[in-house]
Amino acid sequence: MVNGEYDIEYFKENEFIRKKCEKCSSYFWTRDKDRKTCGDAPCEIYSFIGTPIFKERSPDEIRELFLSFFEQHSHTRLGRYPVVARWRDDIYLTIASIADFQPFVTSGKVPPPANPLVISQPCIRLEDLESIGKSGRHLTAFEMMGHHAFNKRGVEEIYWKNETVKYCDEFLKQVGVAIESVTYKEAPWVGGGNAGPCLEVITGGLELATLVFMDLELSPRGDVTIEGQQYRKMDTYIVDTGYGLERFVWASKGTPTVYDAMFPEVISELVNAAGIEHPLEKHPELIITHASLSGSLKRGEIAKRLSVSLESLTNILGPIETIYAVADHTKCLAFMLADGIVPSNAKEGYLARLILRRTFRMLKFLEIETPLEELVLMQIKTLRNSFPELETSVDRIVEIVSLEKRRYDETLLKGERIIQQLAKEYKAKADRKIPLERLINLYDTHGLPPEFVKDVVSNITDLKAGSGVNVDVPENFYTLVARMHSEERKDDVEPFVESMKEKTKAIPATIKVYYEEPSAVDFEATVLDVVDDSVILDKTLFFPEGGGQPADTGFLTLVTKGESSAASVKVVDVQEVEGFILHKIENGKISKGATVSGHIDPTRRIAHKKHHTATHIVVCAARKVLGDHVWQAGAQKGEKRARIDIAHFKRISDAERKEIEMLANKTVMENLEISTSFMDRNDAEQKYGSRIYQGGVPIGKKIRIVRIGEDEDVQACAGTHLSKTGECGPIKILRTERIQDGIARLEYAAGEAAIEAIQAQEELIRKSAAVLKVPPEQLPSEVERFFKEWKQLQNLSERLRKDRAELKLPQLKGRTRFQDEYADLPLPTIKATEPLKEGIGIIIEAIPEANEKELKNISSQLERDGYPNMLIGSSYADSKVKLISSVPSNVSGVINASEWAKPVSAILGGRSGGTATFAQGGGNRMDKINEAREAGVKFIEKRLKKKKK
RNA sequence: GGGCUCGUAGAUCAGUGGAAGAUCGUCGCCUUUGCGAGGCGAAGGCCCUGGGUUCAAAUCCCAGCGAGUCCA
Repeated sequence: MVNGEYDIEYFKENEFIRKKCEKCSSYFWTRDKDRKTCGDAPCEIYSFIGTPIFKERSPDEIRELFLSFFEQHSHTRLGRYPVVARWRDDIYLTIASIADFQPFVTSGKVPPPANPLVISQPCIRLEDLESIGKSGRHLTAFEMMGHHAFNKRGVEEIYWKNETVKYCDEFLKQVGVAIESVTYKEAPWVGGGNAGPCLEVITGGLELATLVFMDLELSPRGDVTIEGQQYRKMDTYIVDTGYGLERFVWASKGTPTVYDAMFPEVISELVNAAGIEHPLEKHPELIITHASLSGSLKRGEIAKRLSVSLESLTNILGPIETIYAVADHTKCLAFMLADGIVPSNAKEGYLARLILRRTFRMLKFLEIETPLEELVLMQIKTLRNSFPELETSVDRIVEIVSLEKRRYDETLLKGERIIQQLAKEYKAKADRKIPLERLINLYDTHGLPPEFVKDVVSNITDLKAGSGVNVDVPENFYTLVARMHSEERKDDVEPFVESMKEKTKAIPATIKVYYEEPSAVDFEATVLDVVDDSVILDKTLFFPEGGGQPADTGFLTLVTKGESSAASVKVVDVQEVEGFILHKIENGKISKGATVSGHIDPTRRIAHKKHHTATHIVVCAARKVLGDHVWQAGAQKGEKRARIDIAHFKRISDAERKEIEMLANKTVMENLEISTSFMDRNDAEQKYGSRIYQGGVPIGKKIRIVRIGEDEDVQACAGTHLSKTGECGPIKILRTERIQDGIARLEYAAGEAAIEAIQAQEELIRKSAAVLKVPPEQLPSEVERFFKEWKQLQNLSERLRKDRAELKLPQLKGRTRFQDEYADLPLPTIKATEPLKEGIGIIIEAIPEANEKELKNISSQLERDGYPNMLIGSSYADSKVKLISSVPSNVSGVINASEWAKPVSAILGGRSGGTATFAQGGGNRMDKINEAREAGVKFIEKRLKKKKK
């Protein structure tokens, strides 16, 4: 970091001294001449536990204090953003207040909604999941209060370090912090490709705020080195502050943990439900000492100081720590679910499920029977003053949580069976230990945590005492799992975009005429540049692929003076890169500077328009039918059909599908106005909220807003649309599908394509009905009858074949060969109960039109009666020959069924296999059946002769 | 977005290329005053769908549909 970064005017004016911490060697600023350490944990212990730093205040009071303080200092107050970061494609959750303004505001592409601004942003971080409840200060859901100033060198410079520190100092004073005790610790900040100097604001051992001065960005040519990476100064430099709301509340109450300060009601409820006593009441001095030291020492060391064993300390703390974690998680879930996350096995939904399942596990550990949804509701009640919006989704939250509980129970039940099976398997093995590899596999593929496996295995009672199977769970189990997965990652860079940037520096962005003249199909333009086989024009009607809408196709025709029959080239693809529209052409060349006339395929365009508008209508209908959490997770439009993926926690039922279809068509019939306009991004966000980003987040200050009716549906959308919903024509939902847990897909057709789809479906029914010779309305019952009868006939045919086999037996027994030789065979043993019967010989016969089952049946009965036999069946239907040979075990030493079948199958053009007593084979040479039979006879002849000698 | 696992009787699952199985449940008969339990027997399978490989596929390969799970 560059020297002098922290030489801040305000520090000098107020006689701050820069010192080096005796313990951690980091530099810090203080008013206190005698201070020796930076004041942060672990260099200092929490001094506020039991003795609050300032007057007790509720979360609401702290929040209001902060927001109004900065409002008074000319900041604009902003409402919170959702905890699910829909406007970001790099993170799922809002992890900091600055995340609200990334990437477009921080990069300077979009002006901030206000400047400077102040916000209290609920955030969710899941990185320190393991520490939640244990550390006393970690939370998954917390509020980051921040004031931000976005500066642009030479353009708009609001304020920088000096004012930021001043504001901080003043705010702390106002809250009632003893200002001499505050230290400002220098702590360079790095994150997400940016960096900058940073001050941590600490008092009483607790970090209350972080003041980040973001002015560096990652750059290979940068001249600043931080942690081995090169950074350079940005044109924009940003004040990014984070004041921990919960930290202030905690400091004001002086409770042992931040959880006690934030969730007293929920915790006491949980303590009661678990039937335990809060250890604060049972062991007050122990808890308070532990809490004070928890920021600075490891648990083992604390135990030593308290002169108790680590084990008993852990036993005392274990239950309450779990309760803390549950209290935290319920708040996290309240925000996640209320803001519309649907639990799933992928994306942000997975994070919600992760928290849900952790909480279920913890509740089970605590033996708390209260359903989780009730706890979440309780949490929402405590939050409703500050966040009334949470209450609007309680019904959905209750449904989702109880549904998830059911799913979780099912997974565990299934898991238990798998584990028991596994235990049985390993019981038989030598070392009776389930290897790590299997444990990882169980977790990975079945979601069974190793602790659970251990639990189940040790609870198996039917294993004899002492013969149990061992399960060793390594400490770093989850790290091992994570490592296994991290190797699969891959990086994708877009060198194409970079090179485009270089090439197009000199030319202006393409004018998008398709917005101004939505129904035009012909235009004239000048070729500004040609990149590879793509043409850049000064203006165009060609709509580029985007937002799930495919590109227009058509022609570009060279306009040569005085000539009308000029050459045309096909436009096969259109893409937009950084504001330039690239027309990919085929079969021809166009050179820079030429004038061309363009013509787009109107049928294709109109079909796209219909499907695109239909998409908005369907999403809107789906939201009305299924709930407000419905969020577009992807879309694809085409000429014949379109589809959207939406977040929803259940499969869409037939009834729901019909309702959505009906509602969508009603919207069409109402023939609502569709208006499109470019709006200031911030205005649009303020007016409509982040729901406008259903189809993704566009770049730029102005965004195109598409509205249906009186704000029936409002979306930021760059696609081409109809002007009235009626033009859409009928909308037919073709099918619904659950593409993954938590995401449902709707496929539909609009306009002519819908009619075609309906006709195609009609055709299917008509054809099917014609085959059965029934009217369509009788189709279901008729098909059912046919299927039933078919099953009955199948059974009947099976029985008949068995009967036929019985009948065949005497006939075949009358056609034995080699009786004499057979009788002469020096057979080793024949079962005493079954003496060699008279007239027994070898049977080699072809049975036309006998299938495999039948042959096997006959053959096995002959074998049972002592006849070595070979039967050759054939089927004219698929012109294949099947061969079965069975030999009683007492003669199989002489006549090996498998060897016998081999040459015969070879003649039939196939191969065979089997055992000495039973073999099967076959081929496709039906014409050689007789020859094959002769070969079978010859084989026996040879065998018997050989044996006689 | 990527990985892994699984689709077989009403349920839970065996079956890794040569004849579709077990346990529970269902039904019938026997036993019992009745219930419970027991004994004997039976019914119940497009082995998810469609292609492919093979003489032969529940089994191997490919695609699809459905379910589950882990990671980013």
